[in-house]
Amino acid sequence: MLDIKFIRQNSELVREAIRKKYIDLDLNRLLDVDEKRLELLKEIEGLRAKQNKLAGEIAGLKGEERDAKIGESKNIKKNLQEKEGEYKKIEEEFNGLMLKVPNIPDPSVPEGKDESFNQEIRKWGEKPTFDFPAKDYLNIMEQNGWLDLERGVKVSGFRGYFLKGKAALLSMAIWKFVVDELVKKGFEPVLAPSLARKENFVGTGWLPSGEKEIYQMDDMGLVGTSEVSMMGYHKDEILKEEELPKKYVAFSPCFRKEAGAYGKDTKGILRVHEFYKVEQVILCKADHQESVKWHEELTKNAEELNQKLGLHYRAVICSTGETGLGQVKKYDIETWIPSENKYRETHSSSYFHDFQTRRLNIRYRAKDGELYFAHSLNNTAIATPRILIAIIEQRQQKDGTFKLPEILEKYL
RNA sequence: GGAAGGGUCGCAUAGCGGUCUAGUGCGCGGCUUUGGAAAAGCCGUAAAGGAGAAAUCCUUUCGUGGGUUCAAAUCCCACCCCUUCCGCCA
Repeated sequence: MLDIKFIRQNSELVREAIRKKYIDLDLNRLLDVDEKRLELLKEIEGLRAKQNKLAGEIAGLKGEERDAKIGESKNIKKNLQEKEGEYKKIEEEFNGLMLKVPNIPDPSVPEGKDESFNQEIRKWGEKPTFDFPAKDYLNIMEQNGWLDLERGVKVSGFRGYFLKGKAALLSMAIWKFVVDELVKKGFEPVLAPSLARKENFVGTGWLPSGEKEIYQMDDMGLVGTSEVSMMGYHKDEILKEEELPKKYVAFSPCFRKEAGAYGKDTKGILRVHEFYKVEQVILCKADHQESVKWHEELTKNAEELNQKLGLHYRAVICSTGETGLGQVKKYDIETWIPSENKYRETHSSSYFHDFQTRRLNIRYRAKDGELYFAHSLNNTAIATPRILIAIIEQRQQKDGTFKLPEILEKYL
C-alpha cells in the first residue's frame, strides 16, 4: 500500500510504476474516486458535527424546545444515512483500487516484462565438469532410494513426493546448518506457522493478486512462505527505534498451488506444492539507505550459504515485470542445475520500503518521538527440496552418489 | 464440540442510554521545591483523517462488523479473541 497523499503528489511516478510492472490499473479512476471520497467525507463530518452539537443541547432541554431540536436532528440523520450509503460504495471502490497500486521500482531495476530482461550481476564458482556420464538428480535419488514420486502422487496427488533415507536426513542437516549460520549473524530463530489468517496475505501483498496461488479455507490460508506469518507477527504494533532492525530466521513448510504452471517442470521435485524453507526477514528503520544496506546483506548471506555448500550460482536483478506489486527491487539467486543446463531460481531477495508495514500497521517510535512505518525485507536462506537438486547434481560422483559438502558433515 | 465469565487510553480499573470533552491509580514527561535526590504538589500524557500560514478547530476510534435511538462504551444481533471448567486429542 502506498500513501494516498504520496500517490496524489507523485501521480506520474506511480503511473510509470504501473506501466513498468505491467499492472492493469486506471490511476485516473483512483484519483477521481479519491477526490469524490474526500468531498463526501467533508460533508458527512459537517453533518456529524451538527448532530453532536444538537445531542448535547437536547440533553439539557425540555418540552417544545426539546421536541424541535429532536426533529431537527432526525432530519440530519436521514440526510446522513443517505450520504453514508454513498460513501460506503465509494470507499469500497477506493480500497479495491488502492490494493492494486504498485510500489515504485528502484531506478536500478531493468525494465522488461519477463525474466529474459533480468540482469546478471554476479557469478560464483564454475560449472562443474564430470569425467563420467553425468546423471540427473532423479536418477541418482531413485537409484539410492531417496525419493519416491510414485507413492508421493498416490498420497498427495500431482507433484507429490516422499523424501527418504539420506535425502530426508540431508534436508534436516541443511535446515539446521543454515539456521545456525544466521543465528551467528544475529538473527532470531523462529518456527513460524504455515496456517495464517487472510489479513496477513493481504498485508504482505500475496492477496488479492495471488488468489489462485494460495490454498485457502474460510478466513485462513496456507502460507507460500513464512514471510507471510513473520510479517503478521508484528501487525498493529509500535516498536521502539532501538529494537530495530528486527532480524528473524524463520522455518516453515510452504504451500503453493502453482496454478498457471501446469505444463512447467512437471517431473521431479523442482516445482512442488509443498516444500520447506528457511527465510530471512528484516524490519528496519524507515530509510531508503537502511533498506538498501539490509537488502545487500540478506543477499550476501544467502550467497555465502550457497558458497559454503559449494554450489555454483549466479545473481540477477529481476526485471520490472518480475518485480512483485509491493517490491522495490528483487535479486534472484539462481543455482546451476547441470541436467537442465540452466540456472534455476533458488533464492529471492527483496525489499518493500513501507509497502507491507503500511498494510499491516507496523510502526516504530523514533528517537524524535514521531511514529514511522518500518521498512521490511525478506530473502530465502535455503529452500528444500529444491536445493537438493543442485547439491546432488553439481556434486555427483562416478559411483552414483554425491560428495557431501564438508560443512554439513557434523550435521549428519 | 459444550458451559460460564470477560475484552474500556502503555498497564490496572471505574463507567452500564444524554453532565463521557471516557474518571481514577500506576507508569511516562515537564515544572515547583532541593546543595543534589527522594517525597510531595501542580501541569501534561493516544492514534487516524480533514480544514488552516499558524494558534486552533472538526470527525472517527471503548475487540470487529451490523442494528435500535434524535443520541450508544452503555441496549440488541453476529463474528473474533481471552480466561476457567467439561469432552476429545498429538
